[in-house]
Amino acid sequence: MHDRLIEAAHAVFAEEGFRGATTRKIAARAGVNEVTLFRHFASKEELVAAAVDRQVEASITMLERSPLPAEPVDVAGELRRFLTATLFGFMAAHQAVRTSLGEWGHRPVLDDRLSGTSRYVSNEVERYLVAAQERGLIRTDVDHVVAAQALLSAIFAHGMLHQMTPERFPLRPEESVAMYLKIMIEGLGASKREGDAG
Amino acid sequence: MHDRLIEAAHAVFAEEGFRGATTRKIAARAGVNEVTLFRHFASKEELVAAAVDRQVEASITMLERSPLPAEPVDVAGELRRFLTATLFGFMAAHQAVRTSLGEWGHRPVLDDRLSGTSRYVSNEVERYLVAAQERGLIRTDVDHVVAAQALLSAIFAHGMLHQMTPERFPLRPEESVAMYLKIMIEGLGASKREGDAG
DNA sequence: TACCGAAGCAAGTGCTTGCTTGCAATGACG
DNA sequence: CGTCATTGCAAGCAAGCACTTGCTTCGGTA
Repeated sequence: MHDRLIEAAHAVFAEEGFRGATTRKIAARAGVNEVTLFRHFASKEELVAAAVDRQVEASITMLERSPLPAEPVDVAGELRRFLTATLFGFMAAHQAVRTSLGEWGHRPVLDDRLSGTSRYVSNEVERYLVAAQERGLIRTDVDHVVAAQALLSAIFAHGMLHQMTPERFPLRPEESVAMYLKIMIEGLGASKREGDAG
Repeated sequence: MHDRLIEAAHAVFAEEGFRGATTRKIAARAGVNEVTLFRHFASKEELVAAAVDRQVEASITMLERSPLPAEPVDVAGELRRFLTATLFGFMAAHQAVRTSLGEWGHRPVLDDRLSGTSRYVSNEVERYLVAAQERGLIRTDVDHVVAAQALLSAIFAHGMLHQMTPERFPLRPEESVAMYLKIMIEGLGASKREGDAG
């Protein structure tokens, strides 16, 4: 029951936001009487907070299964695997992510929880880029925070927008990640590069 | 009065979303009696739609002042100017953008209007990149839609997130744009590149 | 002065919201 | 069999919501 309510709360919150996630809708989705909801959670806010917590934990657990290595070796390959997993996570939760962004700042209790996944991902990528710079695998005259931001922006935007404007995302997710990485590792410039056709 | 209401509606909608933007709040923000609101607009939805329209028109007008040229010459410089203007626009409207994303799909009447600005920006960059490819200024083995997406993702994410997690955005906006462009035009890779220190 | 459109004000309608209360039904466990 | 915790159900409460109605007030124009 507890779990059914949390899952229902997460689903409805993702679709409709905090205000739109009425206790009646959540109870109905859980197949439970509305009163039962209040017997398990003191308030709607407490229930939604629990739902967000559960979701963040789940997605971080998921990401930890394809982690970035402590010592970078194959930068392109390792980033590709990690960012692909991240993208799939984002795409699965795109509605929840968009809703959360729209609600960020409204309910301070939720703000910290909501940013949990993105904090984890950013930290991982930043740490990895620093290690790659120390090993001389990537250029050192670009701040690692900015570089991480550039990489993750593409994943983030793709995950959030692919359903809203599919025509802007012609490739499959894995292909997209590969292309974003190609752009950001090799660069878009055509001039003075070996192995170019043009 | 009409204008005051539209401005108030936009402000409240950006802060609180459609559900949160109550007619009482909008009227109060406009310094007007609630009844007056309904004398000017048949419904709350009509008012918010008008407010969104006005906002989209304004931001496109703004962007048209620093357009991407029809014929690319200095790709880095021209993109930098355009994307900087775009970023400032995004940053100014970051709350409205986040709210709109969260609400996208809820009120079909608003969906098309809401995506107006991003549609304009994407089209511009895609057109420009095609022209740059035709002129041999950038590599041709990367799809222009994907490349445009990569470039705009950084701007988009920066504009949306800079206030939520400022520690991830250590540079000033213009500097950030320059760095994102440096990464995406030159690449992050350290190997086999002339002019590198490392 | 007479008039008219735009605005304010007070009140209210019907609906939804989060949350509560009281009581009956169920089922597991001693 | 008795007990006790869990759930359902019916009803309701106070507050907030979009929107309406009826009437007054006021400034500009004829």
